[in-house]
Amino acid sequence: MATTSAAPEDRVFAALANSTRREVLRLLREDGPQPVQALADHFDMARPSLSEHLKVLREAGLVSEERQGRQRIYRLEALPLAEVQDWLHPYERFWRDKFKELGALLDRLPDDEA
Amino acid sequence: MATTSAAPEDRVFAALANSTRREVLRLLREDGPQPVQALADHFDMARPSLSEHLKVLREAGLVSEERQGRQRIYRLEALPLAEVQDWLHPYERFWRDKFKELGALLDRLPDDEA
DNA sequence: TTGACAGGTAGGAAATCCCCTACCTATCGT
DNA sequence: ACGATAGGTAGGGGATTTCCTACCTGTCAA
Repeated sequence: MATTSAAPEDRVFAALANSTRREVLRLLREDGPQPVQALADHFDMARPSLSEHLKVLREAGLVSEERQGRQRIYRLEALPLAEVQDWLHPYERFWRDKFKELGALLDRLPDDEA
Repeated sequence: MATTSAAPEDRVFAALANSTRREVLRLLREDGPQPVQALADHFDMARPSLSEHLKVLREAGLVSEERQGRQRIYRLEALPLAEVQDWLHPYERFWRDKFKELGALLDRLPDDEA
């Protein structure tokens, strides 16, 4: 046990911490639900390794699988990402303030811009 | 080297993958800029361990430090979180669709709700 | 039924992460 | 100058991650 513990939020952030897994999410988003092999084609990695990444994504609730014959169709499940956005929200005013500062800075020295 | 590689996006997601680090961000957001010891008081962890977390956050651009006498005041730098939100954005319609489905489902069986 | 295909699980190696204690530097107060 | 305080770095240990190869199960096609 170790997979059993960890808050769901924790599992989502951990799942997103790997670029292969983020790329899988992008592929499912852009190309729609697809079997493992179609995903695996995009990676220079043994298929079982990708299987493990899919397991991490499944346990984070970020993908679901549907068996279809001998294939398993993976599908994006974006709901947990809404939680990430919720987590992000209270920080938003901080980066907006920063953008405003940067904008004001640019306004004060508009001399040699292209 | 290893810190040198890794795309900045990668470093931000990796930094967020740890709950202690997310808590540090929350403390800086809610309580404002503060020295290391003030942060350390919230954790049941040796101070050097927290120092390492702060280093990870610094290298992800999520905090900055300002030396003030013998203290170092850490401050939230939220700009990299804007990139996370940008990353999140193309997924938004997926979870919104899902919310709609769930709403419709609830509408279709409104019988025994409190 | 038998072989090929899709994909998961087992087990292990190397790298990384997360925590520790020990130690170092820099600044402040006396 | 000296001790105390703030906080970083060094080095190490155990847990976890990320990859691999080998192997297993389930399904389809001949």
